[in-house]
Amino acid sequence: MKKIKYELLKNEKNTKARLGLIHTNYGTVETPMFMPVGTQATVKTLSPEEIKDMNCGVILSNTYHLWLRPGEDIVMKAGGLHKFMNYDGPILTDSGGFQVFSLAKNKKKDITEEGVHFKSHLDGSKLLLTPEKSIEIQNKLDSDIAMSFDECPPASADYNYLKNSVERTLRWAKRGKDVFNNPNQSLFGIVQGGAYKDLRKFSAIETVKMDFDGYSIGGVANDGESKEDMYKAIDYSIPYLPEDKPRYLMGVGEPIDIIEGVIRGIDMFDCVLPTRLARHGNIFTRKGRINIRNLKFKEDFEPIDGTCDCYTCKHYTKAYLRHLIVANESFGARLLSIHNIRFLVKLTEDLRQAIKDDNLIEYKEQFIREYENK
RNA sequence: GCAGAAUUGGUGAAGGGGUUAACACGGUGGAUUGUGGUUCCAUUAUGCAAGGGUUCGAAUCCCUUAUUCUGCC
Repeated sequence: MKKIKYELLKNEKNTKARLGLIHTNYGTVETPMFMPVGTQATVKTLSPEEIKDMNCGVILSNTYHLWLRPGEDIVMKAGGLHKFMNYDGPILTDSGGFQVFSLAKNKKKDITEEGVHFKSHLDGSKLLLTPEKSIEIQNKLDSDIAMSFDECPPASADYNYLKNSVERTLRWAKRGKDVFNNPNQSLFGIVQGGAYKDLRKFSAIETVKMDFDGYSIGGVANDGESKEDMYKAIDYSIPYLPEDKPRYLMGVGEPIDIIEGVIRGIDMFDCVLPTRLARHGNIFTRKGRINIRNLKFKEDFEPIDGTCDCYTCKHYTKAYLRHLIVANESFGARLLSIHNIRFLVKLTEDLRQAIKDDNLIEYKEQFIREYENK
């Protein structure tokens, strides 16, 4: 097998949610799924074994970061990303579009038809990332799934800005696809268009015409975007995406957003939240988010969640975890990362079961009651 | 016993008569959605050893006491 293959198993009765499998060269994974982010060829603080123990289907890595350091040629010489980082599960690489977008200081001047001009965050050198370059790098990294290089607009962008970025993203998608040449790798297209119905529809239809191996919904969960706009972006895109290809909501996210995404027909999610929050002492629990630094946990010798099956909850108390985070010990970040990722992965396992049982709406309502009440 | 110097929050300290006592660390909350991992934001001394005085106004000047340090007999 060369490309990934999506296998639809079931549509949930009351929603647009679907159950599926993605077959890859590194194993078959179940969807809907959550993918932890390992920007620099590592999920920060975690080993590949720990990631596998959490039952993660896929992990992300990042084109921009690996391009700058250590360089895609090093990864290629190592035998590709899987060998380089000793991870034998499926890997998805983001195109670098999001990073470069946030590094481009002057959007009008720095984002050109050719690509995006920006300064390296490492040494300030002036660089240009183009659709072709992003795909070439990803071909060399040899991830299982590569992403098209898109123009990621700010949440505050107006209609005209979004219209232009949709059209440019289509041109960039084609340019990337034309140079794409790794037969073992799959390529996803990205739908843009903000919260506008006609733009999302146009973007989805035109992207699908190019026949990608999967489709992403991009431009969501950016700085200050409302949840309503995020849900609109999904609702306006999904009807035009083919049933036999996976759908990926980029950068999401919070437990509630994952549930809402699944209900709307999303198969794949990724987010930095579980690991970033972990490093700062924030923890997902069924009863809402908690900050382990809080004084009230100083003498709390219970696990975060007695019903959680993660390594952290099985072996450590809140008082100890609080101590580690307060003392800035890296083991604390690791233990909380394990819990937070496992929490989101377990959430998707629950959602898959709810799809099997045709009771997704009930599951959502129950989850929200617990999560928001405390 | 005499003389001199010092005493500012949990910590290190700035300020040498002008109103809300700088800054840093620490403490306590909060933020974080295709990761520029140790970040950001808010808050934290109604009070400057204690008491009294001068002054429109005192952490800043004066007096007494306490404590600490340094010299001398």
